[in-house]
Amino acid sequence: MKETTLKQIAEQLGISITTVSKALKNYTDVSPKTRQAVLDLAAQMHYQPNSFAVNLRTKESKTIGVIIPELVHHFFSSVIDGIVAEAEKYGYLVIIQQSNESVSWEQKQIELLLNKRVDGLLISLSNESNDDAHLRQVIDKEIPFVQFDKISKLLGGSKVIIDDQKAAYEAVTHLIEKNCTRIAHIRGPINPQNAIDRFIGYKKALDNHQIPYDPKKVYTCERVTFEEGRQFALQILEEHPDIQGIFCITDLVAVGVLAVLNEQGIKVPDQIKVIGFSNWFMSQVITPRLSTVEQPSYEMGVAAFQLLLEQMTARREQQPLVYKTVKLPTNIIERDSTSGTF
Amino acid sequence: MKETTLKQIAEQLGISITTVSKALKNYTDVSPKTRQAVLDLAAQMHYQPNSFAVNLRTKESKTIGVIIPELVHHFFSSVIDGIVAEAEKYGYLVIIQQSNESVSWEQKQIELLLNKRVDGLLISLSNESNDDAHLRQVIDKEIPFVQFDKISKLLGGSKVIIDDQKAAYEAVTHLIEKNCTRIAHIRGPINPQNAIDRFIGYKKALDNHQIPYDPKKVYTCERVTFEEGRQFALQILEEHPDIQGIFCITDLVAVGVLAVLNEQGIKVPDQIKVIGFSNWFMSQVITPRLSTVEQPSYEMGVAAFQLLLEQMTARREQQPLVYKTVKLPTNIIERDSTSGTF
DNA sequence: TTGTAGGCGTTATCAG
DNA sequence: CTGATAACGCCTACAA
Repeated sequence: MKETTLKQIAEQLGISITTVSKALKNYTDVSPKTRQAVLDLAAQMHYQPNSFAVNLRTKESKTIGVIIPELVHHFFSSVIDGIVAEAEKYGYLVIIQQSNESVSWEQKQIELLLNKRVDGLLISLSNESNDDAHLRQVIDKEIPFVQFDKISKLLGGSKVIIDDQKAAYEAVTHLIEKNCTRIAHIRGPINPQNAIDRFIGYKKALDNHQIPYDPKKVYTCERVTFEEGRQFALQILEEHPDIQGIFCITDLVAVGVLAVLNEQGIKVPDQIKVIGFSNWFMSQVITPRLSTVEQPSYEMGVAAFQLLLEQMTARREQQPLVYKTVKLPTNIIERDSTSGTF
Repeated sequence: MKETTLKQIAEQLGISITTVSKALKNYTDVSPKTRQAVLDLAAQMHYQPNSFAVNLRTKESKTIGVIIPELVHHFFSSVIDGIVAEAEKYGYLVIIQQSNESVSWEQKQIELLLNKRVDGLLISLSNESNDDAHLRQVIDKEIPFVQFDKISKLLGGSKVIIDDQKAAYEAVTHLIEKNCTRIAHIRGPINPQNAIDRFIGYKKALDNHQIPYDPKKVYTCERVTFEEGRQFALQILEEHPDIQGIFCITDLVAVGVLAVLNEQGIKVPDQIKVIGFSNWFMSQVITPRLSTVEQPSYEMGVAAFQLLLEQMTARREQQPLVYKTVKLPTNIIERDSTSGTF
């Protein structure tokens, strides 16, 4: 435990702490000679500024917090890569916490991060979060924060999202162009904005192609799992044996659907076409390879951090915060599960 | 920006900062009356101790760092769940960093965390890490640290591992019991200890069952990917068309193998049996469902934190550190890919 | 039971 | 160019 401090350097060199500090921070008003001496000794003694003291003094931790529903998720971890890469450029450390899709956990994580006094917060809401009381405190304390992917429309602040309606519209249109007319939708839970928007996109696509909307062809996930995909697939086969296409809220659900279709000997894409959402890693290793909607995950992370950085600097300079919403483009990836037309 | 401080509470109540501090920390020498008054006002003003100041004063951050090769990994994220759950009990925050399987990144992350002055470090080494120079500084600075899963045998300190040799031995024996005699092994890179141990387990299993070891049936991954699984599968089919069993270093590789076998119309498990390692999530949703070796990931996280905690408390109390190695049990999960005998 | 004083390691202001 | 000096907010002997 021999942590080097400014004081030690100062004593060894017989100069004041102030001068050492200045030399180290490239202030102009230090003679080149003393500066060099300080620099040399500091290097030799492996001087590292004590971040605790720096934090206390500057009231900044150079740390941001990120809260996501779950870690084991190709999409989110890719977003995180983007955040971390960008944050690093500006010397920020990223603390990642997961909410496990639960509001109470989300709340807890927020408090934890605020207690640690992170400089800013990046949040993707849990499915359970339909009200935003627990986010109010973040706003009230005026902590810079940005929502991404799964957001609350009600809440102010900056946001980075994709155009879920448009993306879903395109996915369903993709099926329609393959001559599917009887199309089911396995949708996400009722709360999350993106589940709602994707559902709307599904409906619009049907409308615009003169296909009657049939609420019986819509199935609502609660937890968006592989198992739910399986169950709904079985249900669909029973209730709509003539179904031609299935648009799933997420790749994981689509994989569940494919598993059932495989088991039942139903040919994909010859008999039924399936499209997922998010381009999860698994979708390209499964048989048949799954068509899906690609979301720019890495870019989302980068954009989210940039918006956050804007807020953090604005705050430091006592300037008013400007809130922005960035919408990132998506695109359809056609693989085996939707190839060919009927 | 109205952070409440002890001073503010003290002023409002017309008492000293010291008393406020004591009251808040349940010291005995404060009159019940003042204590209550302090507690009430503190609650009302939403007092939160400034962690920067506390850190500086106590020289502790109540934060630990975790470095893992990659985030998107069912095994690691489950380990992390264990770490986080356990850490939370003792009021520790967990900062997760990934090394991306690169030594230089690993090094960088370590420095970052040391600069942040985490109280302890949990590390699972990257595949690239064959020497441990970058870990020396951790030891030299006497930062409590524990290695888990992918460890360096050379390095001191506490460790949490599984018995890779035994686990691999059991996996291969499982194949042998299904009457496989011609068994290939797709192994991991040369550096990581666990790849070495699994390979040794493979060899021992053959030996003990009077099956001659054939180095030509061993294939070495460099990056342990789905793609490598595919390529080696093709190679195996060509070089050893009579192969009966394949033991893969990891489920991801096994999934690549299965993809090729599916494409080629080779029946698993009827013609070839495949077993993976780690019980990755995907292994149970793929067709055919993959047999594998289950590692106690969550428990590993818990154990790792506990060992770390021991070190951290020992250190705080100026006691000598005792290093331990904990070995966790594994077990075979039989699914479709190895069912039935020849 | 309460309060005073010193210090954790930095940074910033202001004289010299 | 250099260096006292005073914070930042909290903790903890030691006095009163």
